[in-house]
Amino acid sequence: MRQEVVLAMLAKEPSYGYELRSRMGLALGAFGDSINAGQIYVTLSRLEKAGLVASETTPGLPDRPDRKMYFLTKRGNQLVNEWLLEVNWPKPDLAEFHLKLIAASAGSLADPLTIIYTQRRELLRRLRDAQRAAMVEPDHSNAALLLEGIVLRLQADLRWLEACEQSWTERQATR
Amino acid sequence: MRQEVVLAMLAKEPSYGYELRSRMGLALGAFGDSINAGQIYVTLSRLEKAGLVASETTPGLPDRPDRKMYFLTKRGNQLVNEWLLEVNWPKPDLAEFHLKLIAASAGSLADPLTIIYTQRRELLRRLRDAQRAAMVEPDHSNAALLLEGIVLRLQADLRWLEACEQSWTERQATR
DNA sequence: ACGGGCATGTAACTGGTTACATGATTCA
DNA sequence: TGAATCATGTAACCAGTTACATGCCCGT
Repeated sequence: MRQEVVLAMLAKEPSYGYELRSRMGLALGAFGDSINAGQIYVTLSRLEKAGLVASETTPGLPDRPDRKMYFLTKRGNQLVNEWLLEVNWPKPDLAEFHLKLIAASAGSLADPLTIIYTQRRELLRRLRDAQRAAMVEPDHSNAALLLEGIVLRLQADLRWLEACEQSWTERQATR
Repeated sequence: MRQEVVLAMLAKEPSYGYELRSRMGLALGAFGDSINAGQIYVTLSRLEKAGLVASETTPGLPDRPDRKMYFLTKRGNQLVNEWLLEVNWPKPDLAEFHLKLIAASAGSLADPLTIIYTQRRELLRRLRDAQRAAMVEPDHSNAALLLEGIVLRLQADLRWLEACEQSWTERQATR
């Protein structure tokens, strides 16, 4: 999982790997991301090697394994701060799908419209899931806010798919 | 650059690396992606090693270097076809930004609202750029369609940012 | 003489991802 | 007894990215 994300969570409060993993599950997952367990430890050890975090073994609950608590170093803290202020809004990754359409219409492979419909079905499924999940969440919660963003996006994407469909049916007619 | 993308472009028509690079620049870039020149060759050789493409050296223009034409193998072609039909719509990557806000409001680091404003400024800039670019493009062109998708997305994201702002100003007031 | 376009490549770093391994405890 | 939870880790793979290197031709 993205290093900065781990750093940011540690900035909120120190944790040990196992706990961190479940926190990430809550914060990012929303609904079942199921990240590989070992992954978090890989990331943590890499961060430690880079001097962004440090660790300290502390006893766990009675009759429970010890925990290796991780916390940010000065450099780590500084780096998180920079990351927070950094503008790194993800660039729309639509180009890939767009390319699919072009490739499909060029070669004698799959039909562009089929591709569009397939994607749409999936997006509608996701939209339904997100809206259903939003119902369960209490209003004004963090999760609800995130879900709202997801819904807005999905709706925009669906609208774009409609534009794609129209554009490609026209071309098909002209050809 | 993503292997599948290279494969898809080769599916449209065989190319040599240098040409492929410029084609990608046009198809994906839209406006200045400026990909590292060597990158394409790395990808091509890896694809060749994987048996998805094959190459054949052909003479270039008179007094010009030879070209190494790449074309899809049977397996490559098959794989492209699968990729075309595959549902791989990118999952919304909003979680990362959302986490930023949470981290910012937890620690005594950057202010969430500042973060929101900074991102918004950037998104507005991108929106303006995309709309300006769309003006130049002829209607119903491929590029115009892609730009429409980008605009729709940006608008959705901006609307979400507004929701974030509202949510966070409320919390600030309650605290 | 030199910069820029054409054309191809390689070594190396980085970071995400997986499969696998270990070992203790609790509860059905 | 055996599955589930707690807890940590490692070796290895894969793919994206960069920095760097080569060489020839053309126009100014």
